[in-house]
Amino acid sequence: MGQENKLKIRNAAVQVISEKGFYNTRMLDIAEEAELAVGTLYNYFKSKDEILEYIFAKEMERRMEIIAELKAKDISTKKFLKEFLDRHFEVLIRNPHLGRVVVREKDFSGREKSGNIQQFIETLIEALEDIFVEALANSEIKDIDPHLMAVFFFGAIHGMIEHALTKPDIMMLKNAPQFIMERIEHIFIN
Amino acid sequence: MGQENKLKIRNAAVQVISEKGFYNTRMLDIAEEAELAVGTLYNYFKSKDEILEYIFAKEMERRMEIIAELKAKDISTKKFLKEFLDRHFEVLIRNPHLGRVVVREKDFSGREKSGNIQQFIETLIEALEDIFVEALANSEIKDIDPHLMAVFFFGAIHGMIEHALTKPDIMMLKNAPQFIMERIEHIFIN
Amino acid sequence: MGQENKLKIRNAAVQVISEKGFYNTRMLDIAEEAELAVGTLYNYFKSKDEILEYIFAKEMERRMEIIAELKAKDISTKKFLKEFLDRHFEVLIRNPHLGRVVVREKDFSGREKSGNIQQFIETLIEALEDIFVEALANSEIKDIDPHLMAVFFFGAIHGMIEHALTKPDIMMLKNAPQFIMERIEHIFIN
Amino acid sequence: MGQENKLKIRNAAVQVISEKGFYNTRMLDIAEEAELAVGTLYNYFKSKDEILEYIFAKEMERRMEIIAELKAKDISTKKFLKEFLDRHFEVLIRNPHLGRVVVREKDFSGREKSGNIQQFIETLIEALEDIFVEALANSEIKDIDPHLMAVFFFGAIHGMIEHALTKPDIMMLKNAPQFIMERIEHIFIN
DNA sequence: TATGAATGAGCTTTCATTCAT
DNA sequence: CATGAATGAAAGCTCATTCAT
Repeated sequence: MGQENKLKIRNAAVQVISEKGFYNTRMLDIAEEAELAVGTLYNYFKSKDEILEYIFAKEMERRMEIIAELKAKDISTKKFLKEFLDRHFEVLIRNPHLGRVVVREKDFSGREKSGNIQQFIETLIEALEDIFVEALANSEIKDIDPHLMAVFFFGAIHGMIEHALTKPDIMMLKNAPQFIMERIEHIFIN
Repeated sequence: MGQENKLKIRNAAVQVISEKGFYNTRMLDIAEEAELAVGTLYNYFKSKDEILEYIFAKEMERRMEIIAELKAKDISTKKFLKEFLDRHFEVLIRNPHLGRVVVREKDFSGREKSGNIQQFIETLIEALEDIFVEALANSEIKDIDPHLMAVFFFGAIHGMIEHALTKPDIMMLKNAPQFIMERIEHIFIN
Repeated sequence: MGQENKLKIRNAAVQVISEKGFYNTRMLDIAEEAELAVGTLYNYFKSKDEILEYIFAKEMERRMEIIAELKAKDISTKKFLKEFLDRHFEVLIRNPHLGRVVVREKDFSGREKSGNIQQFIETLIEALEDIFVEALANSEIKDIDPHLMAVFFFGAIHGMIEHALTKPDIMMLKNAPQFIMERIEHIFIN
Repeated sequence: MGQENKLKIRNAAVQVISEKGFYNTRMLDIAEEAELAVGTLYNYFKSKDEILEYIFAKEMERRMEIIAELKAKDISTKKFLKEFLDRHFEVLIRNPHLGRVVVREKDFSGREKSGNIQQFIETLIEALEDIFVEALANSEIKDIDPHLMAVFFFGAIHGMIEHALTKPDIMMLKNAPQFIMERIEHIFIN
């Protein structure tokens, strides 16, 4: 089944890009890491850019699934946020390479097509904002601009991830969700 | 005076890199923006990488100056942070191109030499941490891990800057320091 | 029957090569046009070059058949030429794609193996020359160098075909044999 | 002066392309023949295609100059044609490589931009046609379709050139203009 | 010091060909 | 025989850097 190779390429790309950065990674590097020929990469992706796009698209998909899943649970906003943060960080602790790629290569501006990548950040921030808006409507949190709040917390989250993965400091990564939740709690009324 | 050209090159680089990203910017692009010949760039910088290094070094220097200046004033931690945030954002509002470069290209990993750039972030976080440590010693703030706190706020600050500059949303940029200060205040005892 | 596929491939190749040129045609293009898999092409042809060789070989064979047939008829040189021109053009009017390939790709110089293709032109010119030589022996035509004559008329014929197919100008293609015959008649004594 | 290199590249390209054909010629081949680096080629031409375009454009320009010059002389059509043929062939005898490129690569169909090359043929045929039209108006020649006539002679001319250069047969090349003129004369009234 | 043409290593991408199924 | 995924050599092109002027 061809999807097996697509997965191998994705994983190899994540590995190599996390180490050398997107622009210092050659298609040959990815191919060697994936134990495939260069040509094979092009049977699954139209271009080098598309590989990065795919990585982000996949991660966005996963996050949206988590969010949909949690929404279905109909839990409190506070619990919602805690769950999401836990799962978000859990993924990164298990795959720090992926984390590094996601936080570092998000500014990719390869010409005009970087749709998925810019959108990855946008969408997550909007999802966070939606949660705050709803919480605000339910008077669960203090009256603070939900958009600013979302951007603020998203920045803090990614900043902590990046910092922890750059050292690397697995301890900080473990403590981060708890720490962030405590900060968030300050905006909750009860 | 030769330093005039060095400044022109730096400004041109900031301008172009903020628009196209470091790796999509050619030396020729910078030269044209600076209205100089390509060869002239090499009279002031040893390499393309070094130009980016210089931009970050210069910004780091400026921030350290602000910090030194504020430390000399011997003001309260709260006031200190407010002043620093105000000045940090003021620079970026006046020069959004510079802001974009600083927040986007910080992950530059050109082989081994990215000393200055990684350090820019590190140093600022450490400076922030120092402030929290001192404030903690003076019982000005609640008992929270100062390192985590510094990373958290630094991430939030840069996240807001990046978001505001990407849209671009000058309004958010103006409101950000006030908003961040309010968040910080929640952790202050008095 | 396997020859059916060989025919399908030939026709597909003629179609695609006439549109994109030999070097801009990929094996995949031919395969898709033939509604076959790429691998299948290699069951009938050793290489891409060989497909072009085959097209030319087939056309040469057809022309030689026509010539043999006409020779058997034992008609006058003038009639011979007229018949040959009529049949030659008739094929091309019915299959302009084939015509385009034959007149355009004749200069194929893929390294050393282009035997058949160079020979296609050579052989036709020689055939034409033979006719003139014979006519000269029979004092049917004026005393003009038969080789120059053959090259001259062959060039004129192919030039008209190419021009008519490039536009395309089916009217010119129809008038061409008659026009060429009238020019040829000038060299006949009677 | 940079134009010197442009000339060196053109000549090298003519040399190599005439030997290997356009598609079998690599930029490196041209560079080596020109004793320049590959990169230098791109300082003078945007692409490989553009080099071929330039070769044709230059030749067209030369032919148009010859035509303009002869028109200024106000000579008879017969003399006009003779002069033009003589000069056209003279160029090719002096530079057979150029001749081979011009007659062989004229069908270049590199995507959509082959403007100059298609036009080279078109323009020359039209120029020839104009001469016949004028001669017809002056009753210098018999009443024959000038367009068909132009295409016919152009094909014959190029066919002879190609044949003579392919062998190569310098004798045929020398005799060709005289031979062609005699054919043309048969259509002249006096 | 300023210039910009020359350089060539290095990159992405293509595609004819192979071969296991 | 048919298939089409895998292969990797090969090509066009870019661009940081050099250096003669």
